[in-house]
Amino acid sequence: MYNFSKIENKWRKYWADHDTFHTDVWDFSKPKFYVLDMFPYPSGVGLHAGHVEGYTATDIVSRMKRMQGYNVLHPMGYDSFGLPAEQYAVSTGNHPNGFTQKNIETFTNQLKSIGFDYDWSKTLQTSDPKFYKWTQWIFKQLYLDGYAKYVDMPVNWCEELGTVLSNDEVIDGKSERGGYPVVRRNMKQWVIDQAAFAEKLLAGLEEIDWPESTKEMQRNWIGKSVGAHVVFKVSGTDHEFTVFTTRPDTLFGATYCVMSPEHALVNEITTPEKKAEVEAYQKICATKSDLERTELNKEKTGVFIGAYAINPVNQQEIPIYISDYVLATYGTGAIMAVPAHDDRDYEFAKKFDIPIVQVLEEVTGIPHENEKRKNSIVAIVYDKKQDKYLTIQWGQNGGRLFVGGTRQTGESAVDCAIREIGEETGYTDIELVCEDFKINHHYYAYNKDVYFNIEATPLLFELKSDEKKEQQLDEDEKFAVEWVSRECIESEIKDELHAKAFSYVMNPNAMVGDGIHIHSEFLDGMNKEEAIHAMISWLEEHHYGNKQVNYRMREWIFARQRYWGEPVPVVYLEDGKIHVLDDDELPLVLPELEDYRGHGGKAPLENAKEWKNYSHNGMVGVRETSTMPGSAGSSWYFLRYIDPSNDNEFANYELLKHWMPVDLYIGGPEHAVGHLMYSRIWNHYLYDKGLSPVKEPFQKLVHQGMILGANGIKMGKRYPEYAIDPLDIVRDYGADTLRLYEMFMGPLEASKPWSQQGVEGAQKFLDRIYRLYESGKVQDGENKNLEKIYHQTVKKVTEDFETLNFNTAISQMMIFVNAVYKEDIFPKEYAEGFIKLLNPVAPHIAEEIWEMLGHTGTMAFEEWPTYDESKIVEDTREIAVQVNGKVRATIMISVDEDENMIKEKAMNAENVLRHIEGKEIVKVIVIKGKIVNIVVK
RNA sequence: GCCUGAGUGGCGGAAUUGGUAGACGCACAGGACUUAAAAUCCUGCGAGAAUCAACCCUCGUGCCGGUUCAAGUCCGGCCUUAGGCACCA
Repeated sequence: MYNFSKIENKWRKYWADHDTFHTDVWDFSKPKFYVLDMFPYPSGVGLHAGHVEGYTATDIVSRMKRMQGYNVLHPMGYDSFGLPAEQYAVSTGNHPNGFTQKNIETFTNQLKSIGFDYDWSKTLQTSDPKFYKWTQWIFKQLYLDGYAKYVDMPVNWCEELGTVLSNDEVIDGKSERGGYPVVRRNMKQWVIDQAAFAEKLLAGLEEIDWPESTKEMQRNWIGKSVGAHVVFKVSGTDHEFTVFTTRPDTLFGATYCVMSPEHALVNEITTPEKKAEVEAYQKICATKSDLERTELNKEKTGVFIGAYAINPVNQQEIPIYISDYVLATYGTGAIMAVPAHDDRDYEFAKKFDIPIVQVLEEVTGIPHENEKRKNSIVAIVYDKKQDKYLTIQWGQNGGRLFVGGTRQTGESAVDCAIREIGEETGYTDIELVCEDFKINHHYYAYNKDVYFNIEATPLLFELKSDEKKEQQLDEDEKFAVEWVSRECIESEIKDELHAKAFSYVMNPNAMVGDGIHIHSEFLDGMNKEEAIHAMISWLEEHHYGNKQVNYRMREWIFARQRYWGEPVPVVYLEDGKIHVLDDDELPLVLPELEDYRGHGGKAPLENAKEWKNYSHNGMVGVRETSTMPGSAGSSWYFLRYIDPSNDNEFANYELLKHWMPVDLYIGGPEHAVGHLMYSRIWNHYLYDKGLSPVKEPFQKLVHQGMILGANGIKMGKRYPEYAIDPLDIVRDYGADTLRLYEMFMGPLEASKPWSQQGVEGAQKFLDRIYRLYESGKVQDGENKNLEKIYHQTVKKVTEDFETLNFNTAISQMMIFVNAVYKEDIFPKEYAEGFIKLLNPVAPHIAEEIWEMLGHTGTMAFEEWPTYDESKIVEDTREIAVQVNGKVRATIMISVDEDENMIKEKAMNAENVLRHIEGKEIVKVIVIKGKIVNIVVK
């Protein structure tokens, strides 16, 4: 009888008593394997089902690798600084550490009850002064090397939380925690210049085995864009300003400039008569929170400041506006606006009625030698009353088209369109709705035997009345004038130019794609890429600008007005200088407080009057009272696990060199840009300094999916009634069942709903295994019937564990057990091999069965089973025979069977004969070992 | 709007990367064991037409189209959904 609780208690005790999973990090005799879980914040709620999923995955790999002869490092610790403990301290007046330690104890006991093979002698807590001494020390190095800076800058300020937040802690203008409004405010801040690492971070992504989606998110977060700086002079003044653009090729199309309302030059160049208006607008923007700014996204706002800029390429004077669609914090805080080729500028120009100048034409059709050039139009007429469009049906001579025609010398596109509509259809009472961007089209005219390259203007008219005049048609023009629906146009108008013209006028917006340049002097005829290079050269040559790279990534604000975090080890001296603490002053320990609240937006540490005042070696000053953000400790903890009790350095370099990088890192996708970016930054920094041996800390990263409630809804705060407490499952079904079930639910990375019946199924499987080993079928000897499936199982399970496809590995184990149930003899060799395969998933029952098989002690270091490929290869095989792609029969073939023999067999299979009878055999396709397909007519 | 994934029976999910769709599990149904139930073991289980029954036939991987001897898998266009980004010039 499978008594899970007895077995599990027994083996948990055994592992603890024998220090089974202690890792000797100095043992370099075996290959190393460092497998890591993202360490949890020890919340009062304790372990949830999602933790168990990720931790079981690493546990399986860890246990398998150990059996495969690796020296495995699989540690666990706690990210123990954080808001809940602080809130507890605020409301009770007790030190947050007590609360934290209690939660950590609960967490540790829960983790142990699930049987994870962590080496608890290497655990760590980020809130432990022994640990944060080194967090402070690394910060100090960042400061000394100029990466950590104290600067005045706009920050995300949350009044309710009384602290500054980083960009990733702000969601839609609200705080990530609590959802309180966040406003922008200027403050002196400690920041880390992460953009300095941007290129290294981008390059590093190429070398690591991470989910592509996570890499992509990081790339977007870094937000590299290559472009140019362009200098504009302000007309009639000595002032000039620089803009950043990724599209210097469109400079000839710049029809205005925009500065952010905060731009330093605005107040100097605004004309006196515009002053009041400009200041009013600036005021509105300054008081807007981020939330309001995003809400106001839909409608562009702005003010003309009265000044003009001079476009360096053509000396044209263009107006300067201010608008909050230009951000002060990105680029230079000023832009050149090219409404024809930028969506935002287009929108703004439409609203403020600013000229739109096209300098790039989309190209359609295929170019040819000796083309004749001409200008033409595509005129679309819309009749609102019947919701139909005017088309011309040319039948064989071109299908359905809109009205088209060639512009005569001196004739405008609109005039040409009106003329052509009148001549071809007779309609005269029409009104122009829009004239869209020109298209550069190549085509061949069959009737004239000429290749054309035309510049075609799409126009949209609305029909006002049915008023008509006589059509004026040439002899050869035979067509029908038809009003058709939009659907009809979309399916019947095949001509590339006309279809494109229709989509242009139906959805008028900026032309942002590639094409060829026009009205751009030395750029004319070039495509986007060529023109960008040409323009940058021109700018550099004429000293009007240069190539420039910008990053969206901002400075990482590295201070919070909170108590429960690492104190920033810095003192402001009386002479105004900044003193970073000497090494022997570290750790700078958090003082006990009477009151853990911050008052009036000030940090709680302001309450520590004595602690705050600094006097040392003749220096007098006050300490920084803000603390580091939550992500500080987690940005390097993976290095500390390797040498967690070292008091002389954060970790011994020789050990780091042996153990880094982390071979497998598993954790939730919510850390894709936060923790995983910060860790890479710190590690890159330490690498540059020669303190970390590898550039990239996490060689392979996998995100576990979310475990949903049984109804498919996210568990957690909103629906506590659907929450599953994994400890209940351990109590009622056992830890092995919990582990097995969570691994069998589906792919590790997918979100999956919980199923109580599924848990019972998992337990049934373990029970079935247990009974099998009790049954007496396990005997010395052989059973040929099981040979193939045993070797298949070893192969499949080994490979699937390696690639983290646990669900299919377990499925294979079930298939194997089902097969053994049909046999009378279960050879001991297979019985032992199989239990080794089971061990990583369900270690307690595996250890117990291992003992039942006559062994003493743990199986944790037993050798992982091997398989013999030759035993897996089948000598005969069933393959399908298809007739015209449909399976009609299966035949047995031997591996080395001759192709003609296979054909012969296939053609004579009973059901195949029925399907090919009386038909002509076109061909027979034989794919060795896979399939036969007979094609008949 | 943009960038990533995903969409397969009643359900969770398989499918060697283009080669017998639905492995394995759950649920359900039938049978065996039992005085009986539970547990266990065995069998069946995508939909449909037809048949005493078996073979067999048609349809079927979100939708429409394409490539191919062959498409869940590749290509084009949509729809739905999850996550991320969102005036970044």
